[in-house]
Amino acid sequence: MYVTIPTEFSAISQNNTFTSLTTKSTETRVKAGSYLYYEGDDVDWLYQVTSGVLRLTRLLEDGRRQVIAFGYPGDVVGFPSDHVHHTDCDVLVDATLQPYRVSVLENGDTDPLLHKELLQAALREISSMQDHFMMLGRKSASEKVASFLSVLSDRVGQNLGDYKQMNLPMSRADIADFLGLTTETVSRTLTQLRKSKIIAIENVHTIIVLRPTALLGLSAGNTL
Amino acid sequence: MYVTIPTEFSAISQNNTFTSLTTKSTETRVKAGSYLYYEGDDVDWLYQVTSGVLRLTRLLEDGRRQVIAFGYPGDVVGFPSDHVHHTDCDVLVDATLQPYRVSVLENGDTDPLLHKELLQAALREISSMQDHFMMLGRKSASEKVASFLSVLSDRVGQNLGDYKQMNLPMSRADIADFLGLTTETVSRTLTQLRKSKIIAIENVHTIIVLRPTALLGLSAGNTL
DNA sequence: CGGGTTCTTGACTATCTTCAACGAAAGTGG
DNA sequence: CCACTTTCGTTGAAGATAGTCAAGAACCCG
Repeated sequence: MYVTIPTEFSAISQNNTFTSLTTKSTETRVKAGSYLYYEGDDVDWLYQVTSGVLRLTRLLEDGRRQVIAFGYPGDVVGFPSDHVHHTDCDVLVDATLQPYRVSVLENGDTDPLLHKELLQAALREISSMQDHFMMLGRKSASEKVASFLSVLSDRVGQNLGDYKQMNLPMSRADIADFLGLTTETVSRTLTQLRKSKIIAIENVHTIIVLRPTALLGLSAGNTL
Repeated sequence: MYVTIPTEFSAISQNNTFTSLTTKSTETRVKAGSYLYYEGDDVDWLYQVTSGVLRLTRLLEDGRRQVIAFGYPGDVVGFPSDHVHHTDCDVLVDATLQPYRVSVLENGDTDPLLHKELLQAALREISSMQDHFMMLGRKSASEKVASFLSVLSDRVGQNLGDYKQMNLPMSRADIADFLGLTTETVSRTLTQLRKSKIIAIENVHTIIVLRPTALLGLSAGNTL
């Protein structure tokens, strides 16, 4: 999951795994805290998230970290470059994954249908990342946090009458490293949103969006 | 071209167009200032840059701009998502392009060899963009500018004895919008680098790297 | 319950942006 | 080809946004 321009949302297959003829392995379960792969590992499998949440990260030698993406149901993670992984990937919330052999992506003959779907997933990935650039490069702290909450509530929020509730399984540090901020700034921005009654913080990891439209406005640059 | 982690450079086909059997159209020439496509356009062609420089941009309604990438020789631009372009693309420096039908990417049957090469290009794109995230989200102004110059000098710099000379065809505003900075900050940072004798500014669009190692160090976080 | 981690908040600081002015470069039209 | 205009780049001063450092509160887990 990246922070994309909200209006561009399309109903892509977020809750079904891809069709496949032969090259689909059985679904696997992974526990929170375990790693799927590390940067530099050879790529054998791609994984489509069925349930749970993954975290893709990159590290700089001096410890600075960038969370590249969160893997939510529907997302495909593990796209290789030169057969090698270029991020670490670990499990934030117990997850079930549908593994696909990377050879299916690299060789169209074995399973043409699945090959096409994986290719489309890769292309969507590129497009989503382009949106995310805009956010990292050009948005303010409050716009970033508002965008993040907006996207997340659209994707995994549960309707609660007029409001939308959502779980934030990741830490404030994860959000900060995803948005290019510090934990303190994320925390302060959330407090600001709470004080202006746009969100309510049920508990640290549960947020209720009280005014979705206001949140969306903020994410596009309206001043708080 | 993205700002990638410098040590990861690999000798990918930057100066040859891909092999192809049938679906390769003739090379086309495009003039500086012309647009290849706009955001929202249907995608019919991918383009591999043979010579010249392209610029891929995205705009926010309020005018804020993000330069997504510069297209240098070897780069492939125009990857679609849902058959639609998600950036604008225009020509910075007169260019020659090798167009490939997007159907070749989307359908592996017509030209399997070319299909594979385009797919690999898309996967490299994803990996490069991941690196670029780190830069946008976690690097300081001087690290960003140093990274940018470092990558560019590696890719298109001309050896000049111990030094490397390179052309910056893009404006300061382009560099700023690429790195998530303002033109003023880019300008000031370049002046700083000049005053500390790491680069020389031959003229506004020509820069000589006097101390490549120092520049690389800066890009990784060494203080000026 | 206790110890460690995570989150929040405050005070202060640094970095980058904004606003403004000026000079250099590039484009335009006579 | 030169004068004029406009755009682009650099620099300075002031201000704002986000970062740093520090302390206490809340939360989590055994």
